[in-house]
Amino acid sequence: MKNAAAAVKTSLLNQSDTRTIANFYAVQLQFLCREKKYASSAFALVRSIHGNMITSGFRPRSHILNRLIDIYCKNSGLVYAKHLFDRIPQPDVVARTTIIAAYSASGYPKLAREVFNKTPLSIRDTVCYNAMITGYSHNNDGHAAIKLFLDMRWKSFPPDEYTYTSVLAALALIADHEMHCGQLHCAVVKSGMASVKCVVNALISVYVKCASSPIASSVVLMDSASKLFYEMPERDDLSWTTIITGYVKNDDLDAARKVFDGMDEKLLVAWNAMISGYVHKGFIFEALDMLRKMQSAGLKPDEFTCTSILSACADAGLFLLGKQVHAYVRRTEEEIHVSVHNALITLYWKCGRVDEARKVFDNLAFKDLVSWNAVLSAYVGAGRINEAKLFFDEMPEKNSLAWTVMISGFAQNGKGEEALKLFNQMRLHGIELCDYAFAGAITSCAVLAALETGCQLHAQLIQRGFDSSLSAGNALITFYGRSGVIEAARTVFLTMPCVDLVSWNALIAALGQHGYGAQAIELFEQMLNEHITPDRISFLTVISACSHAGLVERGRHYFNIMHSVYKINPGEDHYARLIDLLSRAGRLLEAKDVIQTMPTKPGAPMWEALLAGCRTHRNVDLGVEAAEKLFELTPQHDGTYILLANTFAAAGRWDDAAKVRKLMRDQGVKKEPGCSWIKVENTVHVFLVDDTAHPEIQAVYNYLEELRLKMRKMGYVPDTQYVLQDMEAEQKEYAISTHSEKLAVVFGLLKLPRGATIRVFKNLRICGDCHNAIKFMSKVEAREIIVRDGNRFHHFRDGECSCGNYW
DNA sequence: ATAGGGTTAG
Repeated sequence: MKNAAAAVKTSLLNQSDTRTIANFYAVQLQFLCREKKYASSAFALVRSIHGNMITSGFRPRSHILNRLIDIYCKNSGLVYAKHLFDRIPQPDVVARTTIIAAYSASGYPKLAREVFNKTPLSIRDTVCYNAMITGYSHNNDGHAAIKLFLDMRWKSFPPDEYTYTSVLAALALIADHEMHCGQLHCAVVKSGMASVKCVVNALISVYVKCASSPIASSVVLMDSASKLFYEMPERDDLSWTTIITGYVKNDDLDAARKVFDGMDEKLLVAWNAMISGYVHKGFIFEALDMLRKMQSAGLKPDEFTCTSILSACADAGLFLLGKQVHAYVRRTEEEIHVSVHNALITLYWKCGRVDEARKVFDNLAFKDLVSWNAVLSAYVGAGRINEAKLFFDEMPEKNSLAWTVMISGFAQNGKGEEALKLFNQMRLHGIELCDYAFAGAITSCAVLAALETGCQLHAQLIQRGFDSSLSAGNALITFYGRSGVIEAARTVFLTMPCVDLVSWNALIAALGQHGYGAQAIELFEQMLNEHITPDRISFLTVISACSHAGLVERGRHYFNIMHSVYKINPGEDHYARLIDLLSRAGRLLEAKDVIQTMPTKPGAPMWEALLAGCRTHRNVDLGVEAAEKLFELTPQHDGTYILLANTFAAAGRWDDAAKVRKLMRDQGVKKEPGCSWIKVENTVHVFLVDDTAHPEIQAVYNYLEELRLKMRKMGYVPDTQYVLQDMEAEQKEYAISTHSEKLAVVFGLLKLPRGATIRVFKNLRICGDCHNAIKFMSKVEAREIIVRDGNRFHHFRDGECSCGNYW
């Protein structure tokens, strides 16, 4: 680029002879044409040359004009190119072809098509058809490309090797079966093009493309591809790199490496393909090793190499190495490519330096969509959701990825309603919905437990053919799990064409939340048998599953092998789950022992787990100890006061319970009011304790009274230990009879059709008496009742609960 | 003037 700039400058200075001005311009533009790289200075240069033409009154003839248009197109000056083109009274076929290619490459297939259609048949040629066929391919419209190919043959324009290459690329967009590959192969042989190198290259890349389809047999197809490759009479650079990248894309790095090692003169492109392959697989060490070898071979890392390495550093947290790459690219004479800057932004925020990432962005002379999206992800990744929204609103152009990041950002930060609102706006704006966007929206439904909305989205997903999407499938598993439909979660998992670690983790978590500990463990073991390596999330979920099901030894076992076998250091969250596991089971001293011996200072979640165990197992002394720690760590947290007061009340120490309540008042801490809700005919009905606000509350109380008589006959005894204040026995019984979860369930019994499952949600943990009462209700009414409390799911059926009275 | 390989945002 710098050479081109110098050449342009000298020729601008020397233009004294008006007769040769045209030649000067031609020379200048030729220099720019050779620069294939996308650089911000190239745009400035075209502007200055163009400006010079205008001020000097030079009227360019068509070949110079065409070249000017071409350079504008290639250097982010599409608007200027369009302006120039539109003012040509009768553009020749070269100008038309240039602008068709540019419109297609910039994602304006409609404009390209318009120019093509207005091109008279008399001036059309094969090149012009080729450009339009490629244009369709670039915009993912394989069918239109093939239709145009047929049209071209019908009108007797002779296809050339460019045509075949383009048509094969178009077919690769549509073909996803092994059958199609064979047919294409035959067609190429019949066309007599089977000996043309670039056509065979294109055919190989069709095989590669088909091999990565989830329903194809990748090994067989890659074998065919490699056979084609080895049987070629002579291979060019592209042949080598196509087969190498083919193996890389199909996750067979060993095969790729074998071909790569067989290359006499290893191209930079091939090195880059290997490096990015290793990075994607998480083999950071191998990637860095390749980088070293490449440099020993005398090749300099270019922007592709640097972006891959930077991305590896970002994922592995190798901040210092990343900084070294940054220093390296700064030392080189070349202008830093925007993609390197983008990878740097990602490096900074993934290493926890969000503000520095923003600074890199602010200092960029040239930003593209990816730069904006990288910063947006930075805010979302750091949970700075408000800043993310402000930034999102500022974005000059938003593609579907930006919308998706924002939607899932809201969802992941518990803002389900905002997320769904944004998803609807995305629809209204006519932005193409991809599977990731659906995944974000479905995650919001999981947050909101919006069963109907989520089901509708699932249906639309199938309609659009996204049902094989990994991200959407994973979101669905979590959604169905959190909405209480565990069977559907399992079905999604089983019908997904391919699953990843996230899918396994999601289903294990869902089973755990529903209390199916044995099944969760079985699934986890099955995953290990399939040689899938668990991550820290897997252990978090499987230990919780053990905790919910009371499988203490199992849980301990998993905690132990996490480090001894899988070399994962347990984090605070893992310790919290372990303590929860022990405390729930009443092994309070062991739990306390873990707290005292853990390597870091125990935080609030550990003490809270212990305190909850003390409340359940009525250990007042230890409970007080845990509560005191919590008062220091999180003095404003209401749960501590409630649990401690509960612990005293359960032991009959009403005075102490009262003291805790007073302390809570004095500290200005408010109890989060318990509320339960149920959806009936598209309306969400919310109930508070002792509710008087709901319009049909009287009917609910009446029916509850009726039920209580029946339940008593079957042996139900109200358990008044869950009342916090001391009062007369009768009052106590009344106090617990009006808990919100009971009211919501009874409302469901009254309103929902016979046989329909009742799904109630509660913000806090379900109360012990309610748990018992709902068991009786499920028997008396012969109904399946599902309650999701703040913690997990309870499936009540025929007088029993799936949690086995253990929660 | 048209095809074809390697990079970055989820």
